Amino acid sequence: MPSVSEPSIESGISREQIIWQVVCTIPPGRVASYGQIARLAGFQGLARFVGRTLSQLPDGSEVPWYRVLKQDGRVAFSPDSNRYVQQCQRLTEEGVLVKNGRVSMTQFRWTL
DNA sequence: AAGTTGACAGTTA
DNA sequence: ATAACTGCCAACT
Repeated sequence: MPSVSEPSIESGISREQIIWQVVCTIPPGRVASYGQIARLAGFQGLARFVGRTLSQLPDGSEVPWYRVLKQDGRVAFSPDSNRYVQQCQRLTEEGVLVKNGRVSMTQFRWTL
């Protein structure tokens, strides 16, 4: 589903880009939650907006969207979906332990 | 203009 | 640790 909102007039940079930028700073082998990204991007409380924004990413994007999970460490997709499988796989490739679509946040959560 | 949706989160049990 | 419930807010109908 397409459509990306207009760039903000002041900055010239869309909120989407800011979020993507933050996501790109997540180190390999670590994960973050939607809410965490929202905070770091300066949009505290807009976790859902982050999710919606990541959904706008084109396939094959460089943005490591797969390092973003729910606060409880679960993958946000339905277990039967294609994206779910892909996310688990890419995380595993990076050395993040994914057990039943779930990651131990206490172990892999990215902290500044 | 008003109601619905969603790649969420905090609190409570 | 899991689950149910409630609050959230921009984007989309």
